Order: sequence, then structure tokens, then C-alpha cells
Amino acid sequence: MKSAASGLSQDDSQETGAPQIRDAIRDAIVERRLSPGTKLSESDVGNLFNVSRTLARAALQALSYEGLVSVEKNRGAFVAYPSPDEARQIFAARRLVEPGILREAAARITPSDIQHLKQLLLEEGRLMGERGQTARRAEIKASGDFHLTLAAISGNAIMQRFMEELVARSSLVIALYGQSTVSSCGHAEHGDIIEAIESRELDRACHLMLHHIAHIEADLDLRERKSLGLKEAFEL
Amino acid sequence: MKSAASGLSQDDSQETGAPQIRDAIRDAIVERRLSPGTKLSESDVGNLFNVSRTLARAALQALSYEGLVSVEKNRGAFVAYPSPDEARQIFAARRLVEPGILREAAARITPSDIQHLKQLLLEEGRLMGERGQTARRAEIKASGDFHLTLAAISGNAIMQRFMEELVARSSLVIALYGQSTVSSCGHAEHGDIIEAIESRELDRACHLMLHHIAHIEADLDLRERKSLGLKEAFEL
DNA sequence: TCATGCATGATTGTATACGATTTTCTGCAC
DNA sequence: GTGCAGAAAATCGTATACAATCATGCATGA
Repeated sequence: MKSAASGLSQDDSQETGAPQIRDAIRDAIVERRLSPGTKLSESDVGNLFNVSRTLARAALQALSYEGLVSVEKNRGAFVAYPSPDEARQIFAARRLVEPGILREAAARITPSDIQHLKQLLLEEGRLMGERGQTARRAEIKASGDFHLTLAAISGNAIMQRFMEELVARSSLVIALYGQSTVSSCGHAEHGDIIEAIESRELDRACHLMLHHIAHIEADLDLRERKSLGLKEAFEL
Repeated sequence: MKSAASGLSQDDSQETGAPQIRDAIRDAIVERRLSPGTKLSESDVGNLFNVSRTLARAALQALSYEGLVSVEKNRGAFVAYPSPDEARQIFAARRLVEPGILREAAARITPSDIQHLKQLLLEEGRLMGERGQTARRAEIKASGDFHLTLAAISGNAIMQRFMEELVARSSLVIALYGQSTVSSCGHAEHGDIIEAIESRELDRACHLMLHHIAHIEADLDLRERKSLGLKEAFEL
């Protein structure tokens, strides 16, 4: 049987052209290899990926639609530097939509979906134990995947896409303003939410979700971080 | 005092380049001058607006991000032809987010905002009385503006943008599947919602909003309509 | 010394050119 | 007349070229 969450597994491996560049830069942003404010020159991006400025520009344009990159006319593209107010709006949006997504997902969830969620939870826990930058980045990604998987299970492609944008921008905000080690408490909360869903305690699950988002937001602090540089971030 | 709804008034008049083309095509789609399935060739769009394919392509790309245009690799761009399932997802998304937006808006609403909403209501009623294509199109637009204004009042730019996308796509769906004359009952419902907000009956306002959306959706005939697609009509 | 203006370089904005893919047309065989 | 193969046309994908705009630094003068 085909799980509803299978929508997450896209064939990203064989894609080419602008989408590939877009995804590569997005990953770099979400995983903090590129810091907010970093300039993304069209020429540099094109040279890095061995394509023309045309494709580089298309990729940057796409990322600007997702709110991860801000393009300023005649000045260039920069990794988005969300203001504290933007950060609040992002989390307000998540508080607004995630309970609803949770309810939809709970109504359609299958045993294999629950299995998938628990798998993610284990992975998350494993990464939490490790040290270092890479583990930290993977942890951010895993934490986001929990929410994205719920959106996928909900079966609404539109809400799923919206959540992808919100989660990505959240990562950017956490990278900018997060003070403690990301969502260390989030892991346990994810487990609680799954548990509540499994036992059909919908109201409690929504309540937990709202608290979870509030906890992430409460961990934010307004502090500036400096950039890495485009080349270093992509050196293989 | 500056109303929260002032975010709606953007300087669309002086914009140039791809954004102008994008907005022009979007208006044409939302106002039903362009029918779903219509091919939007890059060359044709470029010639129409006296720009190169580069800008035409950028505009079409932007519209594809909004879900109003679907681009098929090596085949071209077409006005989106939302499937019945997509239509349901769009309205499911609206049911999911609009009550939350309504609550946010109610918490921040000012007397001048209420004035603005009532103004929209009057305009809507005026258009309802008229006959003809143009009045019908304007009515769709005015009906959408009510929801967009609420989103603007909520003060969350992210939700506002999302609502803009949902409303635009809703217009597309209504154009495709709507059977009666749009939201003739919607006008009264808009008034009821404003009234409920004004008297601080939040729960009732949300309830009305959900019913309102359900009514619009109930007016849809989610079966196939042969209004367009010359080829499909004769070749299938 | 500091402010101002201009020249120069770098970067983006837009258009055009060329190659790849798809679609359509044509013509021949059956 | 039907069906298929190959050519021709149209359209998209990508790269490159040129124009416009912005940033930088130096010269100049108060």
C-alpha cells in the first residue's frame, strides 16, 4: 500500500537546470552553509554551477518567490535576512495553519504513515546525540521533516507547498536568531504529538503542536551572525 | 491614522518589466478573459507586450509559482486548468486558513478598516445589480477583495500573500466549474461576517466564514466542462 | 582635511542567437 | 484510403551579447 507521505520523496537526483541550482542553494541556505545577507551574484552562481547567468538568475528568482532570497533591483540577490517582525509572522502563520494540517492529517493517517513518522523521530534522536556542525544541520532538517511529513499526510498539496516554504524560512530564522541548540526540546514534543495522534486525542495533539511552535519561537533571540562566503559553502 | 488595510494599495501603476506582464496576465486570468487551458506562448506574450522572450518567460514562470499557469517542459505554458481535486484542495486550504486570518484580523481591526470593508460591500452590491460580462468579472474581483482585505488587516504579510494566491486560484476554479452566477448569496454573507466582527462575536464570524466558503464550493459543479480546449473538444 | 563630481569598473536588465525537443506536414508504400 | 517514416516548422532551453544602472575611487577645490 502506498503511503500518503510518499509525496515527500521526489526524484531530486536526476533533475537538471535551474531547479537543481535552486534546490542546491536552498539546501545551502536551510543548512546554514550560506548565511543571511550573503550576496548571491548571478555570475558567481553561474560559474559555481557551470551554467550561464540565465539559469542562475532563474534559480535566484525562484528562491525569491519562496522568501529565501531577496532580489533588489539593479543591486543583486542576497540570502534573505528576515527581520524580527518577519520572523514573528512566519511563526504566526505556522501557528495558524499547523493545527488545521494536523487535524486533516490525523483524519487520513495510516499505520504506515505513523511508522514513517516514528522513523523520523528516531533519526532525529540519533542526530541529537551527535556533535558538530553537520549533525546540527541535519537536526534542523530532520526537525523540519516532521512537520513536512504531517503536511504530506494531510493530502493537500497546496498546504504542503506552503508548509515547505514556512519550514524553510523557519530554518533561516532559527539560524539567525536561535540561541540554544535548536529544537532540543522539540524532539520530545514531536514524540508527544505522534502519541496524541495515535491515540486519537486530536485536541491534545493540536494543543501540543501549538506549544511546540511557541517553544521554538521562544528560543529565538535577536542577534547577528556573520556570513561564510559563497565559495566555501559549496567547496566539495 | 494609517489603516492596516493600506497594504493593499501597491503602486502597480509605474511598475515595468516582467512584473507588469505578470500582473496583466494574472488579471486577464482572474477576470476570465483568458480561459483555462489557453496556450501562452513565450513569443506571443513577448510580442503582445513588446518585450523579448526573456521577460515573457520570467512572467510566465512567476505565474506558474502562483499556480495560475502550468508550464510543461519543452511544450510551453498554459493557463492552469485545475482538476476537480485541485479545486477541492484550494477550498480546503481556504477553510483551513480563513478562520484563523479572521481571528487575527478581528484582533487588530480599526474603525477605518471596518469602513473600508463596508465600502467594498457596497461596491459589490452595486455590481451585483448590473448585467453583462464586465459586471460579472468585477463582481468576482470584488468578492475576492473582501477576503484579501481581511488578510491585509490581519497584518501578516505571509498569510496575505498566501490568500492572494488562494483567491486567484479560486477565481479560476469558479470560472471553470461555477454554475450559478458566482457568489450571489456570498454578498449577504460578507455583510453578516462584517457584522459579526463588528459586534465582537468572533466564533460566530468564523462559523459564518466557514459556511460562506462551503457555499461557494457547493455552487461548483465538479464535473467536466467543455467550455474550452478546441483540440480536446474535437480530438478526444 | 573633507566634500563633491566625474571617470571607471562591476553588476544587473534585456535582447538576440543558437541548439534541442516537440509537433506538424508531406510523401511514399501498402 | 490508411499508416508510417522522414523532413520541415514551430517552440522551448540555454548561452552569449549589449545596454543600463549602480558602486568605487581618485582628482579637484573649498
